[in-house]
Amino acid sequence: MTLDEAWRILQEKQFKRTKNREIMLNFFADGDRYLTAGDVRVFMEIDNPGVSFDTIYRNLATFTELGILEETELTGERHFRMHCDPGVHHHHFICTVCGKTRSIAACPMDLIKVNLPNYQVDGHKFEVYGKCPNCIAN
Amino acid sequence: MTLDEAWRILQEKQFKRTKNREIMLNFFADGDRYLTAGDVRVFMEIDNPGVSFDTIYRNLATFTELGILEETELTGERHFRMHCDPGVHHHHFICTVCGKTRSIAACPMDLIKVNLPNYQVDGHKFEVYGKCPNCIAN
DNA sequence: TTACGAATCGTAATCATTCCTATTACGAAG
DNA sequence: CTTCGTAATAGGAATGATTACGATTCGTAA
Repeated sequence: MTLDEAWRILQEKQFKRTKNREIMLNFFADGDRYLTAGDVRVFMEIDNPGVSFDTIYRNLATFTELGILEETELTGERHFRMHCDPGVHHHHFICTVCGKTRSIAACPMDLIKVNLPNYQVDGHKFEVYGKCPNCIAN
Repeated sequence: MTLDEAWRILQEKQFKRTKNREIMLNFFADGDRYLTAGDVRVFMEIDNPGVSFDTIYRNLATFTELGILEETELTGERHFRMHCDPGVHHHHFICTVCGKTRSIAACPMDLIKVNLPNYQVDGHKFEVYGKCPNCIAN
C-alpha cells in the first residue's frame, strides 16, 4: 500500500493528519519489513524526540484496524508492516536475520478446508522463516 | 505422546521425578488443548498450593526442549500442549473458544519451497483458527 | 481567530515472563 | 536406613512489552 492510499483511508474515517502519524507512516512506507513498537520509537526520536509509547501503540492499533498495517507475532513481540495489497490474499517468507519479507502467493487453505467438515474456519496463519539471499551471503 | 513416553525421555536425560513435574504432565496428558502457564498454575493450586512461577516456566521450557510439549503463541500468550507424535510432521486447527485442537496432516511446504529459490528455509508455522463442532453447538 | 474534540505527553500501572538466592528434596552410594 | 551432592523449588524482586489515565496541546472546521 502506498502512502497516498493510507492517508486517503485515514481522511475518509475522519482521522487527523498529525506529525506523529506522518513520521510513522513514512517509516513503514519504505521497506518490506516487519517492525516493532521499539523500532518505531527509535526512528521517531530523530524527528520528534520524546514521543509517548501511548501514541505509538495507539496509532499502530488504529492503522492495523483500518487495514493500513498488518501484524504478526515474532519471538514474543508484536511486529507490524505496511499491508501489501488489501484484497489480495497472501502470505510471507520472513527473514529471521534482517526481518525482510517476500510475498508467497500460494495459499493452502482451499485444500485444507475440505478436511475440516463441521468446523467453522475463521482464519489462519501461514508463515515461512529462514534467511533471505542477501543474509545468506553475509 | 503418552505419559510413559514422557517419563522415559526425562529419565533418559537424567531429570528427576518430582511432584511438580508429575502434576504438570498429568495435566497435559489428557486433552488435545493448548494451555498457558496461568492455566497450569490454576490447576496446580489444587494439589500443590504455592507453586512458583519459576518452577512452571522452567519445566515448561524443559519439556518443550525435550520434545515432550509443543508450543505456540496465541493472542500474546505462550501456549503449550502435549506433543502429538514426534517424528510425524503435522499442523493444527485450533478452536478459539475452548482451545481444543485437531490435527491437520497436509503440509503445504513442499509446494511452497519451489517458489523460494535462493532462500534458506529453516521453519514454518501453519495454523487454522475457528470454532470446533462442539463450540458451534453451544 | 476561535472553539471543540481528537491526539499527545508523561508517567504510572499491568501483565507475562525471567532472574536471583536461600532452602528443600530426589536418588545414588555407602 | 542414612548421608551427601546436586538438581529442583519457593518466594519475591526485576524486567520488558504493552496499556491506562489525567492534564495539556494541536488539527481543523466554522
